[in-house]
Amino acid sequence: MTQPPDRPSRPPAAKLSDVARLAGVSLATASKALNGRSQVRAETRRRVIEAAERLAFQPNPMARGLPAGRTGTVGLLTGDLEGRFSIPILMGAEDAFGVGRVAVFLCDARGDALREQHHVRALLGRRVDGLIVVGSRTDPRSSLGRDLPVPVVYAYAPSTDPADLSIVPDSVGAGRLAVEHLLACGRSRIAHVSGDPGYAAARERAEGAVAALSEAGLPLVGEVLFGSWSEGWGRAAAGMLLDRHPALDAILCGSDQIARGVLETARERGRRVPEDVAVLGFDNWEILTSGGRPPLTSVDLNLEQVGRTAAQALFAAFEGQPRSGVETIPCRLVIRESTAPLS
Amino acid sequence: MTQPPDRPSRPPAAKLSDVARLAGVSLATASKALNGRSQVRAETRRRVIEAAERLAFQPNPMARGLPAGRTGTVGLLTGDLEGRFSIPILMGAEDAFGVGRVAVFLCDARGDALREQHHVRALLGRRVDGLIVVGSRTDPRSSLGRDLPVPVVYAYAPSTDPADLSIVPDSVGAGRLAVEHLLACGRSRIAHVSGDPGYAAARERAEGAVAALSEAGLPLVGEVLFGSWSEGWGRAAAGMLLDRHPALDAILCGSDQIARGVLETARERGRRVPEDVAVLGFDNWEILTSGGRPPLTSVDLNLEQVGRTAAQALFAAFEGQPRSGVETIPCRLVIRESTAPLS
DNA sequence: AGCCCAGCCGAAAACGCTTTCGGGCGGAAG
DNA sequence: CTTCCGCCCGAAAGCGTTTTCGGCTGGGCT
Repeated sequence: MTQPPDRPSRPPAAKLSDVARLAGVSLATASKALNGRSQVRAETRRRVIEAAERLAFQPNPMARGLPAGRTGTVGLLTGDLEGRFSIPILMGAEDAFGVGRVAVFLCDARGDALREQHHVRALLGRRVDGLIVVGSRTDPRSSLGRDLPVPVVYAYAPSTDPADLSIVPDSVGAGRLAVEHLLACGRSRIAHVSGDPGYAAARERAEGAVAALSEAGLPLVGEVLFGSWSEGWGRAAAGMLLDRHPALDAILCGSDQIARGVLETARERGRRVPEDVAVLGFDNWEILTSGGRPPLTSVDLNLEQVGRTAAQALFAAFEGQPRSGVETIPCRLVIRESTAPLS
Repeated sequence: MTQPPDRPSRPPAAKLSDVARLAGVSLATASKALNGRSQVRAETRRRVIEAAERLAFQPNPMARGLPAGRTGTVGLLTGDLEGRFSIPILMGAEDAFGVGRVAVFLCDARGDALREQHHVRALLGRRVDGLIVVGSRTDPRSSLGRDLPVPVVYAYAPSTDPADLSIVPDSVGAGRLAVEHLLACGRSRIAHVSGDPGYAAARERAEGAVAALSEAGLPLVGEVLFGSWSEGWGRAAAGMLLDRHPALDAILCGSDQIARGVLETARERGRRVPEDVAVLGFDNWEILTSGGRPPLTSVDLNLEQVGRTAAQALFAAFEGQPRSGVETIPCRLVIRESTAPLS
């Protein structure tokens, strides 16, 4: 049972009572002064604050949270950390909360409902002030329930319960945005290769794209080609399209991965991108877009914004202004070299 | 100032005193019973535990932490969340800690030293029991200092201070592992294209590769080609290599991105992979390895293991068994189709 | 029968902070 | 010179748990 050897036992952290003594006031006054309560003379407050700084005082959040019943803590429950989508949302949320004011507990349920339950209990046990639930796809997911003791915001994947608040990217608008860009580039024979039709993202992007086309009085070239979210599918689908519809001048792809496959096949077939065929992806996954030949234009889902909005909504709920329903965040086009006006 | 409308005000969470009353014992006894203290009769303990379950009692961690001085909380300070490397480490750490026992505060300093300081202070203010610092590259980074009040473990990027404990992947061993695999496949004319030589990972992988080659009595084909971590560089370097050394039968690539570029160029030049040339990457980034033609053999850095080990080391430090120095975690080969024995 | 000791249990203090509430003090009004 | 009123400040009561320490009970020993 040896003690850890030579860690020089530093002076224990300063407490409020130390500050009060140094400033020559009582605990109560010191507390009020530091928390901006109004019942303190300006001069006294100054003295207390100065004392606190001299001692590098940091209030113990446990002691502080005990009377208040708040912890200054929120739980971030994510479906798949590995995945591409949780991370930017998480970062957006983190910086909306701001360092020092609120800290984020991270939990990954790895897509397992049981583990999710477990995490929720653990988080509530820690008395988090609120919860953000991040899905791994945009399909609606089951609600955590209405009777949780803290507010909950769903991000990316909406809750099936309309009484919950969900913040999601505007997939339909994303499809529309993509087509409008292609139209603005003078393209009129546009095809669409997408991923797994079991994903709402695939269906909704297609829906937006088709709507924008028909508003422009144009048909889609062929049907929407649903398949899988892979480069291989992109290659295969592009081959088929170029065979059947040699005249097409743009291929809208359901994801950057698919787009990479499409780019490759177009290149092998001797079609110049963007001169002959424009190619456009979704997700703006830098690792894929930047390495393409040419670099890939893509629709960014603004996930950081989704995260920030979710965090703000949680704040609003703390203040007693809960919202509900599904709020969508507009997407954003990032133009690189794979799309350009027809010359 | 309206109250939030119809959230049915649920009964407030059960406290220890409720449990005690229901079990017909005092607070002290209830506490001891639930915490496994020995001074309670088995029968009494049973009654208390049953009462606790009936009430779904969960101790308030703030109240619990106050006397104990521990919070059951650690801080995870990462350099770049976007990056590929923090995430698996984070997941490894998360599951080593186990749900419910320890919760992880996540902070991202985005590579900014000032913001890092800020986060460290915020975390210490929250009285975390320990810190894990995750870097975004394997190059040594400055220490947080020796006089922090809690144990610190550095993961992925080692600390420059040998008194700190760092857990890093074995980059030299990774280079060695890669070459040994190629040798086992009967390859003998091996070239190496790597990334930015400013990265220790690039230099150390090359070092291990060259060492393994020279132990086998073989030279490297050409020099190590350092460049950047991009597909474009992979394509360019591969073109150069195939021109100058037409006889080579394997190209070891410093990252999966580079490898993707190399694959592409080899294919365009009509070299069959793996029949004519084997190609091998590092990092095992699934999104890149699986989409290649053919799918890419790669060296996995075992980052989850790095995270788990870091978490365990932190536990050890809590128990008064701190370690120091740099500990390396061996890497692991993931064989796909881009390497195969010469037939 | 008297004593001692082990085994259990409960009263109370402590942890560090916030907040309520009462009281002192000074100045203005009467 | 009183009286009253506002403004500041401090004493003290919590917040929910752990832990210490003293007391009670009952059994075994003398």
